[in-house]
Amino acid sequence: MKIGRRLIVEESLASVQARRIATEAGCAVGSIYNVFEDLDDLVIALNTVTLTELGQALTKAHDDSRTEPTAARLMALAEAYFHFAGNNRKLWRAIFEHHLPEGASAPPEYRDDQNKLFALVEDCLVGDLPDNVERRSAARALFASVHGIVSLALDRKLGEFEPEETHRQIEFLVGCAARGLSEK
Amino acid sequence: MKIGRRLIVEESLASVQARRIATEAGCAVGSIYNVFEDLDDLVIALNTVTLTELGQALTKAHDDSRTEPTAARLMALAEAYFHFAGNNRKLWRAIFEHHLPEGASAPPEYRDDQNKLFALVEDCLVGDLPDNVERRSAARALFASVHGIVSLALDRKLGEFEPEETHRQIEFLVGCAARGLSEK
DNA sequence: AACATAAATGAACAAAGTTCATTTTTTATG
DNA sequence: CATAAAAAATGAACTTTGTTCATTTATGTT
Repeated sequence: MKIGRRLIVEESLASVQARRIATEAGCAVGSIYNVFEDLDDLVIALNTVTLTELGQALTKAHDDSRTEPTAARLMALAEAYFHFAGNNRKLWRAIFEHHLPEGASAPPEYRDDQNKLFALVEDCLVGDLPDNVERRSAARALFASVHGIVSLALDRKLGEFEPEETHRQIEFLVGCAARGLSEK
Repeated sequence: MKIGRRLIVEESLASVQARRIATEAGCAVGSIYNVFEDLDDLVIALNTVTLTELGQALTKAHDDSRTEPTAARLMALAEAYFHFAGNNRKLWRAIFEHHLPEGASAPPEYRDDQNKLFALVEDCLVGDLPDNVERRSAARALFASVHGIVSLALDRKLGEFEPEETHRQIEFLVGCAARGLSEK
């Protein structure tokens, strides 16, 4: 039984339904429940793959920019995030569209992947924010900010989605932040 | 038939189900479909109320800060947003948890409410960014950034939710942005 | 009162998640 | 290889939820 993300890519998270996944995988509905606790569990497994890929993309941007100044590095990460989201829209959307029921929380593996992303931003800030606590906080703030811009843009909550416009917004934000940072 | 947001407030968007709404409103299931196209339509109606309330809270912050410098005004708006989200968690979450199916788009009334929020931020930037296009873009970027921070924080995607920490992140971001803005 | 129109109703259907007794396949043992 | 035990796969059946619509009830008009 091989579970793929085709249904998310070609349709959306809403298409990840027990019977369709089963057909797709060439097995019976019940088999899914032998492997996964429930559909939430399966969706998390699929999203973990995407999260890992996102991590790889950001890691590349992080590594490739290692000799550049902070502002450029932050911009490289933000751009990489935006491009990944834009090129893998449905997959990326699935990550944030999926909500665990009330009490439940994601497995450690999933959280680790998340924290790796933050760590990349943190690393770019080592020179500017020597204090660990402060750096940790700032990195998360920056990550969340860029995420917010990309997220609302792709959801078309900021108007029609225009990559150029979103790019400008990211540049504006990261630019301001970098400038604000250097004169702290 | 009176549809309220009690189910969202006390439980979550997931509890907005045809039969429960009907019981709540003291009517038959079918009656809901005489008033609303479908449940999406009903959810949008409920979210519009919340969006209006959010608009009122931000408008107050905007008006109360009218004599202050840009940085303080942006901070006042961001704080108001954070407080509203924190004090109306389920209602606020419902706004962003709800996704229309593929092609569908929200009614004009809903979009107007959204645009009113952006307009408040834009207004704070009139002095610093005289260019209309640039100002429009920057306002949306800032709004989305603060939204991103609040959103991931309340979703506990940045670690455990600690209001103090989120507050610091907002201060960091808006502080950087304001500083970066003034020396443009 | 008689009729027409509008509103409300809830049984019935469809779609989707989940369960689990049964069947099939695999592995282990003599 | 035969046989039994264990593991994996199966899909019919059940549950829950959105939605429809023929029927009933309420309201307004002449």
